[in-house]
Amino acid sequence: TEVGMIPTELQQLWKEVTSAHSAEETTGSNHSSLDLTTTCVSSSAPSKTSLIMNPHASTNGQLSVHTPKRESLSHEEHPHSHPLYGHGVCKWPGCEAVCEDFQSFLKHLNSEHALDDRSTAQCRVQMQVVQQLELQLAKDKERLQAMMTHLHVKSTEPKAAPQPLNLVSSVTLSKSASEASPQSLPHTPTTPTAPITPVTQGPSVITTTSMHTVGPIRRRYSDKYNVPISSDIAQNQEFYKNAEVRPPFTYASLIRQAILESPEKQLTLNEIYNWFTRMFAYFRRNAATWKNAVRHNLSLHKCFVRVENVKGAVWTVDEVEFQKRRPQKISGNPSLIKNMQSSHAYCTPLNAALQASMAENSIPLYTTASMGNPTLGNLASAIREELNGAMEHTNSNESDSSPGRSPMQAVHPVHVKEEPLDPEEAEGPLSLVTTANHSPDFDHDRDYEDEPVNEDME
DNA sequence: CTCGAAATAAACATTT
DNA sequence: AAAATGTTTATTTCGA
Repeated sequence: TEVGMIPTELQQLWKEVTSAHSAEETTGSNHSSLDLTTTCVSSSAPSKTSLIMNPHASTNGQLSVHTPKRESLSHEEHPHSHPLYGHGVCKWPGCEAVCEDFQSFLKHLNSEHALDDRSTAQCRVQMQVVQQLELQLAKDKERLQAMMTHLHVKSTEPKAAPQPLNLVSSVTLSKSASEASPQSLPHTPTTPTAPITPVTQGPSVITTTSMHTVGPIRRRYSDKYNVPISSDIAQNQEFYKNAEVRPPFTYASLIRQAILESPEKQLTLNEIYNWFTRMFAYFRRNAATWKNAVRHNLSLHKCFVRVENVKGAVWTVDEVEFQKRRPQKISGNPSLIKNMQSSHAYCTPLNAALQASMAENSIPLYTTASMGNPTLGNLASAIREELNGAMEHTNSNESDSSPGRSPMQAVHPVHVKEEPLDPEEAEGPLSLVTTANHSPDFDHDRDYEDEPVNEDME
């Protein structure tokens, strides 16, 4: 199997990464996505990112923010500032193992995150996470620029720009960024650069979804290109919430999740719609399409039961029925797991598989973020387990079908009260800031109506 | 290549 | 009457 060759492949990746780096530094090239990363990460520093409000320069994310040079050349010189180590814990995505001192951290790093299939996969995932974020950031910056232009703000006004910029970037990247490409740069394997992934030109990966056919396109979770990623559950939530990436779940799974997350385990059609738009940026477009799909799924699958209610009807889930059809189809997600081991997409689907399996098991896919993060540790380990399991018996059909497992209700009384909202408002990027800042106090149901797809050509 | 699952479309029925 | 909800059927795509 190709799994075996991963390590080699990884090294190759490093190679590409490094070379890309040098290339960029010498040519001062632009569209290098790395630029962005670096930039945002360091933007918090007082130094300064002269945000050029140049109408031309914007289109592609290459904000001319340039940090003069990459000083801090490596953690080697600063033994205690390893990018993957901070606040006494391992910053490896999804890890968070506690390491009292740097030594134990190194030990941990070498034992837990050695060059193996899993680490490789996680690494790729991280790369893609960064890419996605970069794209998102680029978009938002453009948007900001347009806003400022519109409001006649002087381009070079360092004041106005930095503010929102930092806000956004810090919020967005806070997690992944710090894990991915910390201040120290070069030869840090983690620093992603050029598209190392299957796809060739950088944005392409993302482009697939955000550029052309925005909104629901005929591609399912198996999609090898716009697969999302992130090895951290909490991170996923934010990720899907803000990136127009199709979630790796079927409509049925999503609907079920929406319903199960509700306090009463039941939702009206409209509430389901709202959940979709609230949780996934991807479903803020082409509403007619996916809503139709939702309705279609509701009445097609026996697992969804309509219950007449005083005021209309609500939908509920028949777990038995749901689990029933799981076996043949995704018992342990054979398909996804398969992917993971077969194609170059390797790690991405893996993550998808992980999530899918978790989702199908009632594990609140997204709770950590909305509720502090008490269970983060557990989840992290859970993830690792899942990962290991998936990797090992890549097919054992032990279908853990333990239906009612982990009640987990109380996630957050999604109290959805039909509140008329302004379609205009609430656009992706903004919600990003919002959701991140104003905690669990959920934004009521935003009604991201499908504004005629335009947003593309960016 | 065939087959089934899932996505997407769309016609049509029913309820609000 | 219009919009929202539900049902169904058909077609397409993709992975097994």
